[in-house]
Formats: sequence, structure tokens, C-alpha cells
Amino acid sequence: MPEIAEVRTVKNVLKNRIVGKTIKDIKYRYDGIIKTDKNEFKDILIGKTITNVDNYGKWLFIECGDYTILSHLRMEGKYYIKPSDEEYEKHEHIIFKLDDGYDLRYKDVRKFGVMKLVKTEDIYKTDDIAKLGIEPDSKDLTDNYIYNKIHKSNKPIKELLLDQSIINGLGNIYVDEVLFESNILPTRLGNTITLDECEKIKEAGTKIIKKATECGGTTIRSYTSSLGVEGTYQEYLKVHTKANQPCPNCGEKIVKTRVGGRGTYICKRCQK
DNA sequence: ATCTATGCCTGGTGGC
DNA sequence: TGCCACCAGGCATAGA
Repeated sequence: MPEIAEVRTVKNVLKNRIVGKTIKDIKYRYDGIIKTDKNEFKDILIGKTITNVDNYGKWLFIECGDYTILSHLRMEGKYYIKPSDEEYEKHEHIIFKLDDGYDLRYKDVRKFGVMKLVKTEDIYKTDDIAKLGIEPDSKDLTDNYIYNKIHKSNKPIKELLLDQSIINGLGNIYVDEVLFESNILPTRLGNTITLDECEKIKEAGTKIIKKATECGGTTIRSYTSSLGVEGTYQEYLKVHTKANQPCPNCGEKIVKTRVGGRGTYICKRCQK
């Protein structure tokens, strides 16, 4: 499940491989991914040159001059670059045929991902992007910012950290890791979290996301390998996916529970 | 306004 | 082996 570190890795790979290429054609094999006008998507993009690839939190921006594809990978979206004559694989839904003989292919087994075409100058005015909060390793993220966003809430801190309008880019894996690193139980309500603990969340978020980004992200469930977008941060995970294994700090058994409907891993001794 | 339930999806898994 | 109910979960949206 791509979170900010994985999306940044995809961005870096794509940036090296597709910037400067021109889109010759677009094929839809399943067009439900496209959430803006499907005809316009083709009409506007065919003939355009890819000018940049960027990301903001989990959103990927594929910039083509005055228009940009906003792409969200959700659970299992992936991009591949393959020779144009290579056979299509199952679940390769959107095919961008580039002028260098390669395709940019969007594959998504569960079809949860979305693409939207917007004017580049309007990216940060769109509803999807405008509402996003601050990235977890940004210098702009402060203990006071977090505290102000959560201290009146009676939702579990885990749900608040998954709220993209507060912190932009954390998903289920990194929230578990951040809360473990901060010694905070995910079930604690927002209104019980102290300013000091917000500082710990900020520090942990910065440290973990920086490291995970360096590692190229985390690969937990990989059906297929792709273009170097598989990371190695899974080697550094301390609690997520570690049910029944000893806590790396104290040896207590890691427990898997559910918080806000999501699988959640905790050490009951280290997290209070 | 805010909360809860549901839908989107497919493949893997465990029970029988 | 086959069948099937269930689970994984980010996010939008409908309904309460």
C-alpha cells in the first residue's frame, strides 16, 4: 500500500524515465480509473510532452505542460515502463504509448486507484489537493500544529494521524511505526495527547519517513516486481506485521488489534 | 456539523 | 480438490 515514501520513490523513477517523452496514444483497458471526462483525458493528453513528475503526500503529479494528471495509487496502483510491443498483463488498465517505443502502464489489481486531469496552474486549488495537511517530514510540521489539530478531538490518535488533512502522506504502516516510536497507544484519544507527545510524533514521523524514503519505501505484499519501486524499509519495521514477535525494545509480544477498522500492531508495554 | 455505514475491487486464506 | 465466506484497506459518499 503506497504511502508517501513509496510515492516519492515512484516519482523519482518516473522522473528519470518519462520526462521529455511525448504521449503518442492512450489506451483504456479499464477506464474506471479515470475520474474526470474520459474522452477529454485522451483528447488533451495525446500529443503532449511530459514535463515533470512530482508528488504531494500520496498524490502523484504527472505534469504535461499546461495539464497535469493527478494520480493516486490507493492500495495497489503501480506504474510500469515496458516496451510497447510487450503483451499486456492482466490489470494493466491505462496504457500511455510514448514516442520512444515504450509504454507507461498503470496496473492496479483492485482498481481502487484514481486519475484526474486538471490544469497545472490549478493543482493546488483542486479539492483533492487543497485540503491536504503538512507532509510528515516537512520543516513546517510543528508540535503546535499537530496539537492544535488534535487536542479537541475524541477520535483515536491513529485515526487522526491517518487523516490526510492533518498530516499528508502517512498510511497504516507508518502510523503504526510512528506511534510505536513515540510510545503512544493508537487508541489514545486526540484530546489526551500532550504537546510533548506531539513533539515526539513529529520527531518520529520525520525520522521514519526520511529513512523509509531513503530505502525506497516498504514492500510488504508484492505480487510482482516492478521498476525498482520495491523498497527495503520492511527490514526496519518494528511493529507493523510483527504480530506475536518480540518487541525490539522490551521483548514483550507484539499484539495485532483493530483501531478505526484497521489492522494495528502495538507493544502494550512500550506504548502508553 | 459530525458520525457511521457502505461501496469500490480482486486475490489470498482458512474452514469444511 | 473445490467451493465459499471472509479479509485486506484509502478514501468518497450517502444516510443518520
